[in-house]
Amino acid sequence: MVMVHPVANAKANHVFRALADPTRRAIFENLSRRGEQTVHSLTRHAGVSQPAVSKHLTVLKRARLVRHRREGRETHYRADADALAPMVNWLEQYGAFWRERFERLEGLLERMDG
Amino acid sequence: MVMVHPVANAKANHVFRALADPTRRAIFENLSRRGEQTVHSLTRHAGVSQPAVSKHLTVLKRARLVRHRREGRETHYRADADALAPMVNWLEQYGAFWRERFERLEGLLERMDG
DNA sequence: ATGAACCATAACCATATGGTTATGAATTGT
DNA sequence: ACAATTCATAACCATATGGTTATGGTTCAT
Repeated sequence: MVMVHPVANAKANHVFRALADPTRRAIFENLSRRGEQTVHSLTRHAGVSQPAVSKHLTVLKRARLVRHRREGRETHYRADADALAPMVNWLEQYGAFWRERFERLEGLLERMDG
Repeated sequence: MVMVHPVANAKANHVFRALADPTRRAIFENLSRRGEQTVHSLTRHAGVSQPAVSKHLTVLKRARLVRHRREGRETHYRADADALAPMVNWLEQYGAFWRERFERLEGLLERMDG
């Protein structure tokens, strides 16, 4: 059990900020549900212009929430759920009710596989 | 297992927005760790002015992340971790890696007390 | 070769955001 | 009664944010 000092955690900050915007969250949700997509495809469902989508993707990229892959003239983006870890860790620390539930299960697992 | 349409979830929106700011997150962390506190007490650890703290508390209040109780001239605030549920639910849906971990533990619990 | 498609960036704009100081209302202490 | 404490709100300000249109560089199709 690692104890994290409440001092500004840069990684967590990026993730929290990135997911604060509903349009950005929708883009991430889209990538999570329907898998890898081009900017063009994302734009069609985003409700905002292509440059806006590109900028949102840049923010998600800085938070490591998405990765990209160039293929010819199109860029394919995919969600990287592992980058949610800082947010999950934060909830583990400060979400008391939820933490209890989690730790109860955690302890149970440990007792199981010895 | 409830399926939530990705349409703007107002509750989740408030929670995500409220926790996006590091100062606000620090205030919530403070309340979670040290329990109920007055605005004055919170201000001493916040690094910003008292009015700034009050405004942050208003935002947290709208997200239901804190509750308050007037007692004479001071207002006592406390964290309400249950309000984190929308964020946890969102992670359950879109945090693939984490979801697996969670469901594995969830299933284990069911088999135990089943 | 030329035009269309795809994407990122630049330039710009309106509004939101997070901070400040000033102030006032209510409560407490002297 | 009067001064001090606590808190919220008002007024204000600088900057961040999220959107737009314009543009240019690649890549693909014809």
